[in-house]
Amino acid sequence: MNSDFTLAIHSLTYLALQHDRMSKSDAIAESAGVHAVRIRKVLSLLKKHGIIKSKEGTGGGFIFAKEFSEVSLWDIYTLTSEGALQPKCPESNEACVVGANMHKVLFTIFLGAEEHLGEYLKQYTIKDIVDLISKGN
Amino acid sequence: MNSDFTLAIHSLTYLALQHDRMSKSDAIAESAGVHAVRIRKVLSLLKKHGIIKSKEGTGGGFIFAKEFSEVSLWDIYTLTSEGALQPKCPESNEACVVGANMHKVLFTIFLGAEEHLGEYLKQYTIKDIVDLISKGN
DNA sequence: CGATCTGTACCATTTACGATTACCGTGCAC
DNA sequence: GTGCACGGTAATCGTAAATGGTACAGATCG
Repeated sequence: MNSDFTLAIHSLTYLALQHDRMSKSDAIAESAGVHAVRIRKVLSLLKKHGIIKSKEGTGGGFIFAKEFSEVSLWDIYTLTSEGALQPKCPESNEACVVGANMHKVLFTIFLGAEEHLGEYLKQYTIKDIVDLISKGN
Repeated sequence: MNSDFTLAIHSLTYLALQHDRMSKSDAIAESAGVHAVRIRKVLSLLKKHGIIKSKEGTGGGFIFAKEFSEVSLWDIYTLTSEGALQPKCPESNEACVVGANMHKVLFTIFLGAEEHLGEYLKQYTIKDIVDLISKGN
């Protein structure tokens, strides 16, 4: 799976622990071990969906816009990685019974799989992650 | 997800429909739209785990070694793609509370997710796939 | 032996990902 | 206003992973 998901979770957890002030992309980037531009890209997406707010200029940065317990891992997954479960099929031979229908069959099955995964990921919110991090587990 | 999974399912379905004779990697490759060598690589893995048999030389090829209903998609997933769900984390900053613990937390959560996915994929066997393909859905 | 297959090692090519740079627009301080 | 400190975004480049493809050894059969 894409690491955008990881970065988003990481950033949100960071913001949650700094909930009373703005955090700069530089600081988050240093914590996550990636370049600040990537953090801005990912967080820009989260901002578009109202999960966080941002402010430009001196004293600016990112800050949470919701309750931590309102944002689930599934929310983040759909924003950053939807469809990632879907296996890539090379274009198979339409002249063959197997080739002609395989794609459709697998697509349907994995649509169900992603839905199933959703039910699992909905159990976890950013608040849960923060608690786990704080406990050191 | 890895396309090895797709190729394995495709090949097995092909073999299932040709259950009374050996199939050459060339024929399967043509159906799947990939190079024959890749088919051999993937099928060589399935052979090692006793799902199919192979035979070299004239008149050789691949053939199913089990009942179609005994092989589930989860079996194939574990062979070809185990761990694929696990999101890649860049090495984050150990000096930061978030960075130091994020990996462990996410790892645990996704271990659960893969287990959850397993329960879903176990529902489907190669026989089911064959049936769906035959119905054209 | 010679034809036909799988089994693999190996290299070439393509693709995906991420790092990095560069530059713009915005907001604050003075 | 000017200058600095931010996020927003596009463009470029390097690199690793996925895939395509070649070559050849080993097995099997007639």
